[in-house]
Amino acid sequence: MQKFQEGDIFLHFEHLIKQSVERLAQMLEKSVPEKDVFSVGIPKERTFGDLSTNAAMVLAKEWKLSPQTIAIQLQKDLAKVPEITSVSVAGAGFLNITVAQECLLSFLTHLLALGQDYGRSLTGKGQKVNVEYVSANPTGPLHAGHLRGAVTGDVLATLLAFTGFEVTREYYINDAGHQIDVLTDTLYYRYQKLLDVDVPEPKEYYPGTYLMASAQRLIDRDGKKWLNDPYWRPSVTAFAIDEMMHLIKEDMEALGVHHDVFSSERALVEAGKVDGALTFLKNHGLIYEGILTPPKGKVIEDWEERPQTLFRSTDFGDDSDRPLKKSDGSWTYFATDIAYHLDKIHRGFTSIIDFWGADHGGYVKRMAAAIKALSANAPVSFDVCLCQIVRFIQNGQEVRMSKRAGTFVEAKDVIEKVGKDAVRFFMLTRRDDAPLDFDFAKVVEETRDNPVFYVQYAHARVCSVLRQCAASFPDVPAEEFSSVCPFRRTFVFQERELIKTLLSWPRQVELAARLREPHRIAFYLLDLATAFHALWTAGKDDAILRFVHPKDIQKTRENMVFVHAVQKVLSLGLRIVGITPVTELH
RNA sequence: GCGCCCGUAGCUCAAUUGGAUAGAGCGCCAGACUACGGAUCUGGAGGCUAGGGGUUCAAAUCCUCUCGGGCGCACCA
Repeated sequence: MQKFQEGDIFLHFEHLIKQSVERLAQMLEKSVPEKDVFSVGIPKERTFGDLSTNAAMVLAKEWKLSPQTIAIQLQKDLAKVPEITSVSVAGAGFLNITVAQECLLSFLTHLLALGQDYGRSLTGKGQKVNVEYVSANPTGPLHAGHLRGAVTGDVLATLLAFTGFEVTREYYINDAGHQIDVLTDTLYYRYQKLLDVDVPEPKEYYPGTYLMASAQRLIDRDGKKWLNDPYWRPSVTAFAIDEMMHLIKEDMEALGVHHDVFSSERALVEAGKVDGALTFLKNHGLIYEGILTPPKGKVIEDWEERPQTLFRSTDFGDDSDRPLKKSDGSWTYFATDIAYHLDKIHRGFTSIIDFWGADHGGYVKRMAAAIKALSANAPVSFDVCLCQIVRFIQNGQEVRMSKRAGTFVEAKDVIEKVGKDAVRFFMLTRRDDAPLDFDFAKVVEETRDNPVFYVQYAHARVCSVLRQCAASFPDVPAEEFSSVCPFRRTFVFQERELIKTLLSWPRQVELAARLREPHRIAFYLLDLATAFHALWTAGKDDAILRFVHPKDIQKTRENMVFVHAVQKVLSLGLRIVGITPVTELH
């Protein structure tokens, strides 16, 4: 079980430093704080060392001693640790550590042995997490705006699974309500038209051509059956939703996005879950009849002051109580959403993560309030990842997306145009709370400026070296080069930097999962590619650094370890973001 | 009017969640690449982190106010 952690050099040194702190505490007759209050990081300046810790500064307050005093004591003690070459005290009391070369090599050994499990952890302890993403309304295919949430949700789910959580990937189908009626009307209208029945077009309808294709399939399946059947509606609705979900699943398939569970709003309502959830709230005195005041500073034409069924969300941090029933007596979306989230709680999730578009920001507080109310005895953590909008740029112009204007970029078009891998990577090149420009020209460009290309190029280059090596030593099995052997010289700067980048992978994974920031993985891969390209080019200036030495197997063996390690981590990282690593360009 | 998100180099973005002299890419300037695979590499210039105040050994990060931008604000989902 401990084995995954063996690859984490930060954990290892945290442990070493903690031992040192304990020895010092005993000597000074002080106590060590329960929590791990100090941290191990990377020094600001590369020349300072490989790792640094703020332990002395943190303990200074606790022990009422100056940071320098503690730092010097720790320095003396740490200097005796075999994994450490040197320790220095700097700045306000930082300890900078230079790690012994053998130690770095031993971590490379761990890395290579762990392979696709490198960076995996048990942090989540098997806790059940529900990640809900995409959840596009089943009224048409996915559009470009759905891509970002789809990718970040998918990658976050992967990261959580990789860090030891039991993850359920979920899609909520909003298959009830007005829009579904409109969908049904549209499909029925197309159906009648295709069968030459002259009917007026519905007041509201979806103009997309995909519904004509669906209408044709309805005819293929059922013929004229529904033309004169007064009870056509339920069947046509069911058919329409199936059709739309089929389109959406095709789009998600093209993106490489998969869900474990598809939850239906309609099924939820029909199973009486809404009544159940609201009864629960009612029994806790959280529902009342009241009158809402209109928002100030915003004019609402047809405001009608009337009593409504309200949830006391202000008791749980919301700004206003929220209505649960519409004026026609049916449930609001919020009411069914409460039921849906209660259902998630009942399914045993201790953590619920929802991916929403930024335009739903105003909805977060009330949902958080509802979850607090629903899980009062056993709090469930709730996170909303609000994905900011993506602007699609073509020929330097923003592509406006508007259903009404008919300029509606379908997700499928974007994927076909630039490829699944480029879409996925690009969606991760920004924190999700920052808007993102998706420039079609840039995404397919083959330059340093295009992160997808740059990372894939690094991987292709790695593979090229592996091929070169195999060709130079046709009789030597590949494993000979993928295991660490004694290193006869001192690492050069680029090698040390590369190793440090390789060894920070587990930490980056952990951070990305914990902070719900999958973009960190994309940035990490760029860093790793940079470090590799740098070492590769250094081989041009200094022949020693060339990876393959056809006449010197020992030198080759020493250098090829880097190549294998980079290959492992790059391909693993790409796999986690759902991208297929390329082994050669073109 | 209220709430949420944001403001970092000319541009596009990072910054190990409170750490050291705030880092990359593009663009600009100066170099290297006679070939393990070609837009790859090495330098340089460029900053009062929108602005004021506060918290502490330490603030881009936390609190507060101001300015500026985005999103949302009964009965759509």
